[in-house]
Amino acid sequence: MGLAKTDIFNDQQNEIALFSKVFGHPARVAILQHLFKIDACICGDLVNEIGLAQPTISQHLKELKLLGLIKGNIEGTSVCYCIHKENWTIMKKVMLKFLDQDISKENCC
Amino acid sequence: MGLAKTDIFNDQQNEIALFSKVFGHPARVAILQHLFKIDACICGDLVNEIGLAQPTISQHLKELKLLGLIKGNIEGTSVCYCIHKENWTIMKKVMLKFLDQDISKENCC
DNA sequence: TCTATTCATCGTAATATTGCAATGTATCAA
DNA sequence: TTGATACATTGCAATATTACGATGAATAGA
Repeated sequence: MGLAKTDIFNDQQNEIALFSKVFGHPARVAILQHLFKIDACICGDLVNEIGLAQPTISQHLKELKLLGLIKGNIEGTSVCYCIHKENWTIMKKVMLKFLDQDISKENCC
Repeated sequence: MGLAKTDIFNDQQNEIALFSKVFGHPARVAILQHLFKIDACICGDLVNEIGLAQPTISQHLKELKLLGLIKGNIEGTSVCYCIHKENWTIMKKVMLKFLDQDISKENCC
């Protein structure tokens, strides 16, 4: 099948899964970390920074943009990418709520 | 290819990707949320709780156990599952470091 | 022992993901 | 206009993921 049965889960669960899925590839993690490190729009460079071919990077950027985690502003022949800070904060809230669930101290098994 | 080139990324990036990947399916998110809600070992039940067939749930549980996020203790004919709290805390630290990167206030584009 | 129950594993079909060569599109500079 | 540059898109091959029926292994109770 290869197709997740999203209809039997609630919106929050599907949202967490969607965000997580995009972080589920080291190249996308590396791209985001680089954008954070620069903390500015970066034009080009990503292909040299990460060791993957240009179409591959372009595809990963597309997925990040689709989820709204990065912005891409066209500037002449190049495109400047940066973190979409508002959306990143929103995503963070969703993920933190999931990761930070209350755990009682005592172990059960 | 379908194969991520993990060798060109560092350990931290690959670790974040691995954890994220396991959260990248709503069924596994739902399983974890249920285990947190119960906050105890739960024997069986997960198949009824989540709306997927038994082999499918078993497969998802296997992946969660493989990453160390849950424990499975055999108890007679059934198996009791619960969150592996120590490992969850470790995972949380890794993910928080990634999600909580410092963002300057000013926008760049 | 026999049977029911619970869960894991195997095998398989359908679909998704990853990566890149080839190509397309848009802009700038000469 | 022409060529160069930067990036997106297309098409395809290799592999991964998801889901489940069928089956296997282990245990409890009759």
